Amino acid sequence: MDIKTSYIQLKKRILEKEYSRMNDMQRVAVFSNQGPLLILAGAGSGKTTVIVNRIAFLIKYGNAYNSAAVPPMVNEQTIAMLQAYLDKGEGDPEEIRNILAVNPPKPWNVLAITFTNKAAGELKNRLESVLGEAALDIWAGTFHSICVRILRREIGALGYDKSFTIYDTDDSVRVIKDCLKELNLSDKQFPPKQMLGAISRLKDEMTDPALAKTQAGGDYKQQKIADVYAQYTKKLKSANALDFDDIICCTVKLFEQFPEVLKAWQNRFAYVMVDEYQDTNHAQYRLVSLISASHKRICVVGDDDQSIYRFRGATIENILSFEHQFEHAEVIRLEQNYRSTQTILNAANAVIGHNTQRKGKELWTSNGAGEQVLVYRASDEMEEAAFIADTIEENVRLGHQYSEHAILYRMNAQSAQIERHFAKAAIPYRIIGGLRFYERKEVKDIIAYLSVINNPADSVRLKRIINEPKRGIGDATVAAAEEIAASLGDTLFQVLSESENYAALSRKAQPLKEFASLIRGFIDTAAETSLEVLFDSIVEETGYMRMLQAQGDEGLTRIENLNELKSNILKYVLENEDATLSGFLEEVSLLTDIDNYDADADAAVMMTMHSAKGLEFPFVFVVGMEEGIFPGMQVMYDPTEVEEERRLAYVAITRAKKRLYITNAASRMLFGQTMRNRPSRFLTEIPLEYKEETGLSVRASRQTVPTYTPPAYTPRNAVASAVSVGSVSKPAQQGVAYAAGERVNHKIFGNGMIISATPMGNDTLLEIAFETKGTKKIMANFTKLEKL
DNA sequence: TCGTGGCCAGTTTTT
DNA sequence: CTGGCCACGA
Repeated sequence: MDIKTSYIQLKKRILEKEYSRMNDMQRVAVFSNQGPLLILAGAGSGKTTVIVNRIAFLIKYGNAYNSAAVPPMVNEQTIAMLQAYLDKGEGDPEEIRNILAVNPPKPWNVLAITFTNKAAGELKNRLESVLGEAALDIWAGTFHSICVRILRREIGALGYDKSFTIYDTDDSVRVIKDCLKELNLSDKQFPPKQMLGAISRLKDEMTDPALAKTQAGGDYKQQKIADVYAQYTKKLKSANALDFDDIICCTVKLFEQFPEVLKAWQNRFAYVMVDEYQDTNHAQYRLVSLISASHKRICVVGDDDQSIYRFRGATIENILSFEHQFEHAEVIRLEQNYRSTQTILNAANAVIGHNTQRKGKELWTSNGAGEQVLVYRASDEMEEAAFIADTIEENVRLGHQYSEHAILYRMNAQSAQIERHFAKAAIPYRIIGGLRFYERKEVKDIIAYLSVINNPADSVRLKRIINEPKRGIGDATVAAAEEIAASLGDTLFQVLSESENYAALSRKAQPLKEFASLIRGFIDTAAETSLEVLFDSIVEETGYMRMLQAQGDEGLTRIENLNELKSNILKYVLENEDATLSGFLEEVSLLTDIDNYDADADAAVMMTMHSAKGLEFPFVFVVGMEEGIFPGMQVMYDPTEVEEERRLAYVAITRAKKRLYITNAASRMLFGQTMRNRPSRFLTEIPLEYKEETGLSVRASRQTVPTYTPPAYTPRNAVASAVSVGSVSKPAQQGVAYAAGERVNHKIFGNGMIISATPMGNDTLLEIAFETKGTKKIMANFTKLEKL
């Protein structure tokens, strides 16, 4: 064999050995980096590992694996050295790397795009642990953070100032409301949120207001949308602000209108990687294809079966037609699953198999079959909640943690009953989602103060706080001041400062001037002191803190939130040597979920199926599996939408590692109305052999399907019992009286003393101080308590 | 200008 | 059954 052939063979074997922990498909994905590549990564297939290793390999070895190039200095000695390295691990890895590497790019030539800050953070961490310092130079971030970084340098070309502000959805809605008023449109006929959605869609298609007007033709509504769009754009531009869509669209515009700018960034980002590609929208596709147009070294990772964000503009077509859009694209499927049991995967495969719009994938695992999917049909939502609570307690009794359990539902409103039941049964739980930290009113208010201090021209934020806390400045006054500002071409803040000069404002000149000088005082404070001192003087001097203190209980949680905000400011100051107000605001504007959830706390987790994407739990409850709930009423007859819902079901099912529980209720009270729902079609799509059905007889509601009913429950199934089947194992001690001071034993929490006993209806609310588990509130009839 | 009672609507979420 | 918004009265 000649030297060249042995070199190439040895090289491949060395690299294969270095990446031997990965499976064959994963390794192909890691080694391929010179052309368009689509990695279809099934749920739990080690996607992040592949991304991290692919980037690490790229930076270390370039195109070493697939290149046929042989360095000229390779001789018999080199071969011997490589052989020794392969067989015995002898030699310096760095030296070997230098020989094998083929055109490795610099870290700053690599761009890695994700969707969430969390994913970006995780990616950066893992890259750093593999590559060390070099990882810090890789541009890894969300679409938005990457585009902002580009725009901060280049946006001058589009006529914006580099110090632009970023408006979040709430700010945008306020602007829309203003536009509607100015255009004399009723917000009943044109709901601001819908308007914003329509504008968002137009931006996504890169349609500017003028084009939107033309396209509207004779359609009245579209005409008006185009008008609002034009007004909205004007307002944002004059405030030097970008909304979330603009961040992407302006970058695309920049690249399309200024080829030399595009060229510079194409050179810089010679390698592009996009995670969660199934969630991209059209504008994001344009962005990605522009950046990689010159070199075509683009790798996208995603799972068409997990595309669940159509409603916010994601288009599954991007991933489905990747091979058409990027010629000669390579496609790799990762189908080996490292998370779930084969039974769970069989159920998932069966359900998603009913979709037509998909690439096709079959997940498999070497984890073993595991237990059947447990399907429980309750008579109503209370019984459903009871089943979940009882099952969790049973699992905990068997030695599992509460935190190993997740409850997934279609909509947040479904959590209420379960929550109530958990509270009664003293099951520690945690709800993910709902209102996020930076969306809370008090936090947004203080952020608005900071924004105005940073940029007094930010009229949207100024209007938010001009009368918060109340200082006698009402809508009428603000409207008058705005009108003056518009006619003079001044900012609202300027007008406020000189309010005594304007007749229309004379009656309110006093409070207006006071407000203006309050802000000016803060601007001085900001220049002289640190951020946290500024924060303190804002909450004190505005009277915001006093306002909250006067609110009682509700104010208390708000004060806590402000304290949390302060600690975030402190954290920012500690982490950044050159901490500035504008720097902090920039970070905040693109950051939403501060806390998410810490897996440390031992509590069951409740969240929507959407929020669960990317997470995994040993025990998963998918609840409310009913026609009308999931799939929802509005989409039941729309095949495209049903496919989206089915993908959501697929996401939910594949979260489970050990055991999957699916529940539904024969009758359910939602929004004050009782409805009777048939079991979800997604449930019937799971073949009988993978599931075990318990609870209310399915026969009663669906005569066509013969069902297996576990013998133990048979008598109960004959009647629609109101008693929870699950709680049969747990006889309630009805009628036992408890008094403060008594000592009791709880199966899970151990020994404790009753602090208080409050009668509530037929039951008693007990507050018990446990020796090891702290103080808990428990309903007496819901728990097994033993008097000591 | 501010507080309150009635009325209506009511998926999913990141940036 | 909620909560958010609007109109009305003080």
